[in-house]
Amino acid sequence: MDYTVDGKDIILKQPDFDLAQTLDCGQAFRWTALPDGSFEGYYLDSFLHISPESEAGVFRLHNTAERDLLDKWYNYLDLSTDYGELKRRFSEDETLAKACEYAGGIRLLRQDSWEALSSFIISQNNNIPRIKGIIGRLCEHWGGYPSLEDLQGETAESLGFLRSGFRAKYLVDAVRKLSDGTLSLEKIQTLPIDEAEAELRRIKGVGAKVANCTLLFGMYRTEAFPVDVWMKRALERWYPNGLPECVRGVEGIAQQYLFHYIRTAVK
DNA sequence: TTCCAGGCGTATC
DNA sequence: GATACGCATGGA
Repeated sequence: MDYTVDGKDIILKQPDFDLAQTLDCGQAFRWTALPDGSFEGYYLDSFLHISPESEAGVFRLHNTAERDLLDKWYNYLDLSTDYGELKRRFSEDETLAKACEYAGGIRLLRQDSWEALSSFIISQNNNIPRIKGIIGRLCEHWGGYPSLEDLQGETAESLGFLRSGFRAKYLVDAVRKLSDGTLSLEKIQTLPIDEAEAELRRIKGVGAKVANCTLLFGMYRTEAFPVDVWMKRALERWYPNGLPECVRGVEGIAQQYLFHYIRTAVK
């Protein structure tokens, strides 16, 4: 990692990183684009305002202590991973080569497991602006993203203010099973991928897609491969006989490039 | 107005 | 095991 401290800010040199492609691509829902091209948002309770500097691949983390970069953002922004190397691997495949060329600044965020699980429960059969709206009301109500403890005792009725529709009862079931010891996210993190998915699917409203999003975005299980309506189209169109070998072990990261590519570049 | 959205539970065969 | 349908809400 290459950075310098500039007063209260940190200047970060980071190739293979684009703010919009990473923070506004449907993997996280608590980032806001500002008119000047910067973004502000949260990891757990930590706030970050980050903006691009004039020089490509250089970013300013506003009012950020060096300790916070090392303890939080280094991990969250997955700065230990060499995406240049990943993209070289992916480029063995013709379609992935185009997808990586099209949006080379995508990174996988290492999000909190509970936030990812609950966010993707809310995401089902829903569009990204409305997902952000529901999560915005959730965070506004609790003064930050609510923990499992915060949500104890909530019911589908008491969560009506979220206007999350039929998903509220799924959130309630997730809170209950994670609070009464039926399930443990800490334990699920350590399980083989198939068992981890099966455990998550014991929650009502958690199927293959939401489980894989939780594993990928909330537990950094890069082999998890969420298939939504967009990825179904991508698979039918480009990979009718399965994924190429070059993505093995990091299918989920390849998925991010393909998702963004088919959703925004291909008509 | 109708269609659709980073799906899933349930009924039915 | 596969397939069809309903589900809350609101933006396009």
